[in-house]
Amino acid sequence: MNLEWLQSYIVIVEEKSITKAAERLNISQPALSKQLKGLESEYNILLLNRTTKGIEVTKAGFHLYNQAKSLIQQSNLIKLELQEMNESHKMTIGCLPSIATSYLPNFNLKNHCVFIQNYSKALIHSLENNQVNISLIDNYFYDGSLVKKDLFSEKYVALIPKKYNLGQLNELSWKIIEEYPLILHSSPCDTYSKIKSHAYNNTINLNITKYVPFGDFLYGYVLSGEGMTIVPQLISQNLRHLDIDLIPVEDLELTISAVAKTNKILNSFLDLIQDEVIK
Amino acid sequence: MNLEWLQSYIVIVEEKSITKAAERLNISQPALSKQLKGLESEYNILLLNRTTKGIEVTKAGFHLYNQAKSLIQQSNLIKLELQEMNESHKMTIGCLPSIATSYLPNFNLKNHCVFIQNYSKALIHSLENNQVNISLIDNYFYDGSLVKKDLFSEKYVALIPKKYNLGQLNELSWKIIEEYPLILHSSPCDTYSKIKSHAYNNTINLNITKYVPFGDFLYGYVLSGEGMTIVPQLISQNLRHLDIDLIPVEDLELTISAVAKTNKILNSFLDLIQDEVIK
DNA sequence: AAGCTTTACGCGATACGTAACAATA
DNA sequence: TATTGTTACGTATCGCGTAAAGCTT
Repeated sequence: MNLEWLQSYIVIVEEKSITKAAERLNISQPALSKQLKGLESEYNILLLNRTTKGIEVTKAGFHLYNQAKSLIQQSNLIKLELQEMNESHKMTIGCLPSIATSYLPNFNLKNHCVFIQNYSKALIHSLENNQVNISLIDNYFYDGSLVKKDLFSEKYVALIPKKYNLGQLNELSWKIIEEYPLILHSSPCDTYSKIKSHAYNNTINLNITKYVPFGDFLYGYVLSGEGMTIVPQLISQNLRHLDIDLIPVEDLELTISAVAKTNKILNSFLDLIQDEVIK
Repeated sequence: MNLEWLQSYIVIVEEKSITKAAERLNISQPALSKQLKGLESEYNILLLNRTTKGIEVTKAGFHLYNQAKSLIQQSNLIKLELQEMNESHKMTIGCLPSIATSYLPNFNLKNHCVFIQNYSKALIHSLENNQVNISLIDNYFYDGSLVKKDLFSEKYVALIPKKYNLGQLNELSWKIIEEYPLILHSSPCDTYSKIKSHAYNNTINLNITKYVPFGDFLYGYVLSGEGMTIVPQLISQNLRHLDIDLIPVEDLELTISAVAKTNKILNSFLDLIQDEVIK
């Protein structure tokens, strides 16, 4: 039995589609289909009824889904516990891509693992599933069930084609943003959720012209002048060389917090980034 | 993660030897060594200290051993539960090799799985581990913690080289057995345990000249005249064509019992062999 | 035709077994 | 020298991705 197959199966059930699950898992759809077949022949029972518009979970399939989640969680816990027994006290840190590339490199974490996910809710989920010891999330998505310590706050920055001639502004108001085409990552995505929510709460009428999936080159669309986009400041730091204007956005902040299951784990992470700041 | 590797790891720890574990698992010793290396690199921690006279479990290794047992058990349980959800109510039946070849073929069990192990204690263990729903064991090894139903009893039969000229006897007394060389399977083995125990309790001095591992051709040694051996009557039925004498042994009986965790499972097995007797 | 899954097939990685090697008592 | 574990290497199987082919709506 292969635990990766069970993990894949869980994703299939949650996405209600083999195709979508394959995308999320970054494997081809036929490969995933065969994993599923493998599970069904392993257990000698039909798990999912395939329809032309996705899949339908059978009774046995639902049972396996629940049991598999528990099994995977237990397996992840074993791994984490063994890591903790390692003399290096290695931790697995879950974080957003931007944190991994722009913030974590400030610290010496070579004895630890970094686990990247695209949005905060997934990071909290990974913590609950014992896939990671600690997660660095956008405080906005914190739900109170874990211990937390805020690390830093920052503004969002708009990436704007030069041709819009907004480069001289110190801050971009939502009034102006309303007037230009806006390109966002497609959901689920922290920035997407926060912008949508902010617009809704302040009756701002956004002119969203394009949704770009993760991994696509969002900035390319901005460079080509198709519209502006909004990203956390941390990300914009690496984009200074691009021929676009970077302007902070009014009234929209981001606080990155470390969350964990216990204060002990949280503190050992805080010690880590306290002690090991490079400069 | 591969659950088979964890299962192998459990066997290594229990056998305290990679070589012995490889024999029990029927894979080559280097292959098992590599599985172990795979686990250690998966968890990035040393599990076993290798010495020239076996292995020595580290702290982390002991922790993994306990956790792995629980994980494997949970995984087996999932499999059994899914089997039960199958419309055929497929069961997995654990039994001794002799039962699988001589008794079970009397019933139509094609919708069920048969899981063969070499001795009753292992079968009870598999039941506790959820590897099987029901086990057919030698009643002698029943420890009272499971529900049980006796199925049949039989005598043991000695396989004797013709040259000993004992073919005319109706029953072989232990007095006579003492006088001849005896060949047994090496421990662990039900027959071995029972004969040793019977000899000890009745102050019989056996002249055991050879131990043959499972899988070796015990009967070959008898045919060549090196000594006699003793097997359950069920096994001896398939040996009538051999040029040896088959004589029942005095004072030694065997009762095969079905054991299960619950009466429900036990009864569904009993129904099965009630209904489906071929003749 | 569009959207989903399955089948076919070639390729690379993985895992096995055999054989040779190393280490220790 | 016997016992135990490791390394090396050839081979077979497994699992992936690409491409093409069913199925329903």
